[in-house]
Amino acid sequence: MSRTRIRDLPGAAEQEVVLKGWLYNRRSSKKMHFLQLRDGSGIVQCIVTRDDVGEDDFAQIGQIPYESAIELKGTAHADDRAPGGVEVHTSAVAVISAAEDYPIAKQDHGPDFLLRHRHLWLRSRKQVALMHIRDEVIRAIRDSMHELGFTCIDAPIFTPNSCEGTSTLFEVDYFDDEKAFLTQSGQLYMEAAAMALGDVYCLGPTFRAEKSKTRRHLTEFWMFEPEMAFADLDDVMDLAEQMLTRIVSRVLEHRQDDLEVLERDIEKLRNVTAPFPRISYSEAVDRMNAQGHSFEWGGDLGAPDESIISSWFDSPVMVHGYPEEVKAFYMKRDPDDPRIACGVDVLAPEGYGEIIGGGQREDDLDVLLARIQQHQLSEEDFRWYLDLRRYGSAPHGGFGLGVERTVCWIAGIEHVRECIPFPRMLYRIYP
RNA sequence: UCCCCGGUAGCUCAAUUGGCAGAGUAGGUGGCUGUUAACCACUUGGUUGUUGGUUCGAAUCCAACCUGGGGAGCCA
Repeated sequence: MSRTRIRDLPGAAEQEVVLKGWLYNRRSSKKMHFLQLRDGSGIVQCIVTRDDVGEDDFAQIGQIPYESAIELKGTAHADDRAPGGVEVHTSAVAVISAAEDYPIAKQDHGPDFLLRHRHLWLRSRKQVALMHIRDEVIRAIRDSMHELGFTCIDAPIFTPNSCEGTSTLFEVDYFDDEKAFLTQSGQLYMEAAAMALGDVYCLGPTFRAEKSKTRRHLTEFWMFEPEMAFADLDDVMDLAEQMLTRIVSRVLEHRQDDLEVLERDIEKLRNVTAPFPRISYSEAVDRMNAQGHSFEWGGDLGAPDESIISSWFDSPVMVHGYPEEVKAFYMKRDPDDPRIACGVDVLAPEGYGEIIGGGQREDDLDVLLARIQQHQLSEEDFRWYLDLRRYGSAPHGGFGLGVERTVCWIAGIEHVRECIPFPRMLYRIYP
């Protein structure tokens, strides 16, 4: 008899089924056990009565430790008293592997304990729901990119130098005397790919050796980076807006159950509809000053400033046109105002902060050369990158979207560390 | 790197002014005719992060170190 997944039980009413899973919880009285069985596809209540299985088996089933792997035979029945509306009347239970005392209880735990038990924490209900949502976000990205005609181009993980020359990188030994670094962005390679295939993207891990200790930072995180040839800043903002609305509506459509497990306020997600507000850096600075938050034009927006700006709106907000001094060397300057860079940051609502950063890239060889010298970067290191401006340079742009930050916002989670299966953070690399 | 907060039972926490180290939960035993974080009774469980200092007396005060959390900077 073939095994039934718990998620398929509503379609198997009054049928005999075999379930395989782990004992999640149990409540017992003298003649009945209520077993909560989970198998990754769902959780179901299984009824065991002393009359059905006999005295000995009944006592034995009452002793099975939590999280033991078991095989259970029974009949599915619709029942309003059961959580989920379906329960299984059990005829036999076989223990596949008895568990030792399970460390994670049905009570609150601190973050340190949970992170040290991440391999087991992943089994809990909310974490399963969160991984479903992460999976849905990534699939929404890939499917949308495919529908929009973009080609997936994987960027290398080992790189010979910094992409921006600013962030701290993880250094590793390459062969012989060479040094290599773990990538902090695939963008420069996507620019090369865009000149080959037009519309491209990458989606993969990226590494920052910054000693950041906040709920928004991971040492290793996943980034989605689309890049488009023959595109300007407006095209980049249009794509960012379209991708975020597609991702959110897809999660709302397919993962409502998981959002409910996480007790997410779904109405807030329904506010995420195009068009998103677009506000220039200068407008944002003026408005902050008008509200009494004094801010001098020319500085970069800090996290508290971003919170103020995003609090003005219910949906993500796009802040564009930053002072060029605070942005990377490759960002194109506004042709109408050389003090301004054609960059955009997207700030998520509800205080989740920056989830996207991007913009139009500098496509003029001489300007780029001057910028590399000004930032004291090695021209030799960027020779291949400069080649892109020598052979048919075209206006182009794109952005980077932080996958975990996006999942964190959509799922309404406190900290990005829960939004990746095995988080790597400052001083935390176990398990 | 800097600023703030914490570390007490397996886990989550309490302990008044410096005066006998305690609950809940998990584990164990027993009870209970449909439980919903089941419930009820009993019960095992301690080098109070480490080292040193002050004191008649330190979980409590002081110093250093270890370790965790939040934030700044940096960014997605």
